[in-house]
Amino acid sequence: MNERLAALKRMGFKLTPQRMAIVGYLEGNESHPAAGDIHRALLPEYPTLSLATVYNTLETLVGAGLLLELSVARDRSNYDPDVSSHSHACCTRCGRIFDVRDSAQTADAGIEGFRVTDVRTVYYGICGNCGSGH
Amino acid sequence: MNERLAALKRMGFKLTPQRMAIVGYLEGNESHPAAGDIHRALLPEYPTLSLATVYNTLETLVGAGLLLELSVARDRSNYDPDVSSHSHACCTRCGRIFDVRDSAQTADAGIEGFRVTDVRTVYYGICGNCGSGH
DNA sequence: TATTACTTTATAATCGTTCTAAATACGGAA
DNA sequence: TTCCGTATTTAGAACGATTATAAAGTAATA
Repeated sequence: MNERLAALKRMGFKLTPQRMAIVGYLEGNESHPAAGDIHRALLPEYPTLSLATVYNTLETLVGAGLLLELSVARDRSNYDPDVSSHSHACCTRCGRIFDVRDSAQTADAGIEGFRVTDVRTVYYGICGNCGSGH
Repeated sequence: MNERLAALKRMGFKLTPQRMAIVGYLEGNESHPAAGDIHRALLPEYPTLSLATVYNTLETLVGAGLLLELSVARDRSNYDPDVSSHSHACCTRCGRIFDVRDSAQTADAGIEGFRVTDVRTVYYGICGNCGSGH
């Protein structure tokens, strides 16, 4: 069984078909989908899958530390099944999000009393696809 | 006259009372307000100020390079009149956003063909106020 | 002061996300 | 197996931030 599903089960969550489908869709997915993308992708095979279920499952996975929620786009959350430490690059023209493997970051904001739990860096710019051609 | 207003005028924008009020509110403001905060703050003095005008003005200022739009919170944009290079720390408990003066970042995402225009780093964690006494 | 293009306004529309209450079904126990 | 309790799913409504619309208003120039 999938490692993420095993972890969910271990934590006492029920393995419903919807959860298995969503986890399966995320597994190895490097497209950084938003909730709507996941729902749209699974709807053909699961016609009654509710958007609320997608949101619930994503929240469960994030809470379990099995999924990252990204605040990269202005208007929606994107999700990344790769929970290892890395950054992201976002094309401001097409909106695509790329993984960036960079060196570890300082975990100190230099603010008195502020305890850092997570550091997120985003490189905004124009991707190769959008930039070529002028 | 305020430097930001002068810049707006220089670019051919009209100096309306609404724009002057919004720019005035932002001047030196380190609270990183959202559009609704700005609207709420100015409403007593400008009872007919429309939320749409706030959004329009913020868009104008961002486009003119006189204001930064932050994607720090999950559900809204926050604005920072300090357009110099710096980062932000966000308390995941109270939502407050702090300025972080850190060293310059690499402007290279290491992705073939990706031209970086902006690098944004956010430190998430618990601020001194929320963490004391946990 | 007259003109005109730019702005503002109120309101509706849109979109992502969250909430609700009822129906459903997983998974342990009998 | 079947039963049961409870976690989960569902459809739809509700919500909040943002954007679009179209009419009314006004800054800036001549």
